[in-house]
Amino acid sequence: MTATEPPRRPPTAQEFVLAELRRSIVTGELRPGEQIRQEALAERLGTSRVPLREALKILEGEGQVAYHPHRGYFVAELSSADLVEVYRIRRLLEDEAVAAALPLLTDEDLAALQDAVEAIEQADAIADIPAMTRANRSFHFLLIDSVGMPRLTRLIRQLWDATDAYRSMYFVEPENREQVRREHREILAAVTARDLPRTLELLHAHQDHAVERVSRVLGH
Amino acid sequence: MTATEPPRRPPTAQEFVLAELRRSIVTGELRPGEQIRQEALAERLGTSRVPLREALKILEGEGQVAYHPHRGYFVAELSSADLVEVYRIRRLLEDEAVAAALPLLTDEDLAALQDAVEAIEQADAIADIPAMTRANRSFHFLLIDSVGMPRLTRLIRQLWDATDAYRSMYFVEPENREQVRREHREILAAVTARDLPRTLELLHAHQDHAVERVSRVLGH
DNA sequence: CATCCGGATATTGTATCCAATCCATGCCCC
DNA sequence: GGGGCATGGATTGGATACAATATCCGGATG
Repeated sequence: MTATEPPRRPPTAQEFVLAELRRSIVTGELRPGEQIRQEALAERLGTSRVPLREALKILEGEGQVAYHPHRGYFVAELSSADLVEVYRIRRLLEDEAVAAALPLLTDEDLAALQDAVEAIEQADAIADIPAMTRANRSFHFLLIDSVGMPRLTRLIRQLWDATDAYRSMYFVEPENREQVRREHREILAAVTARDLPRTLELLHAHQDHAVERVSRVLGH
Repeated sequence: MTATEPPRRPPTAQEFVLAELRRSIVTGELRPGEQIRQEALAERLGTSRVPLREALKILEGEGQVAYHPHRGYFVAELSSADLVEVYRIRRLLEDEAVAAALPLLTDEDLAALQDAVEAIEQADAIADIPAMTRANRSFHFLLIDSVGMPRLTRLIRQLWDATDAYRSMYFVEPENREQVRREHREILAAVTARDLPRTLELLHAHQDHAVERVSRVLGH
């Protein structure tokens, strides 16, 4: 779980809108570079523009959307250079997080990781891209959540969000899913053995492959 | 300068409000933990609540304020553990940025750093805390801006923002200002010599001292 | 033929009003 | 006297109406 306490309260309109926006961006329903038409989108979501705008402001603060005053909000777009930068920063932060987390993982954590790997394989089997994206995230965040550094986790999450749309794109191809699936099994083995150097080595290869694949997507 | 192009257009109300909020948080005018009363604050700023709320949403996305639905916004508060975490992440990111930037610094950059150091000393001389805070930031960001990694710079800026209020507090004491002033001179010398190990060593010491001082402030 | 200048139109930005929720106070009941 | 509950006031959340700004297009002008 990602440090969100379960709100027993009915969600506010703006919470709903924010979740919906995130989903739309991740799935590529709202495409990178696309302008967000407030009135049309608000109507489609069944609210007024006010909650929509406030949700957009959060995403602006997180860098998920670009804002041009008096012109509007645009889904953030990644250049190749941006992509390389995102992964470079991710490596810095995730290495630290994993190194700190590895000795702290409990048996329950390992079991949860095992479950996540199986979820990935199931999603792969039925070619359910969104489920695959979710399970993939879930695996990697389980790995680092236990370190108890909420800000670090938050930053890493922001970086993931920035590339999720592209990740969804390459999950479409079965051979990419197959590779991701295999790599997670290997990472899990290294983690279970508490072998930090090996874990990092595998994670780095995992990331490098992701950069390659996304680069291909970016180059059409 | 932190990559903000000069907007030739009259600022919108919400841009003004956002800048004002940031300033108030940095200077401690709005104190950590304090609830932000929207109506009163909006009136004081001469706008309606709408631009204020949108500005608050950005700060929420950046983690500068905490939001509790139906209860309000509160200026973010740092525990000792948070403080240590922030500096730990900063070190990761800034080391990378400085290492990448050091070989790229131009003579103009070095001159600008020189100017920043002098601005720090002037601010110290007349005990102008906000100016000192600004000059301090300016020095450190000049050091990393030239690396041309906008996302990295952005993340580092967020981390700085999180602790600016506390930094302002310890700048009140002359001996702290004196130490900061001296350390910047030393860092500048190492940077000018393009001596990366020495630069990092000095920066680490600089950060460690900051953690110590802020910890004292936190412990009242 | 290219360029510059309005003005119409679409879209965003802000103010105001009302509804929903929370919190404190005081009452009643146990 | 203490704890639960209703009620009033304060505060936030959301909808609507209006103002400000940008964009697009047609026409005048060099």
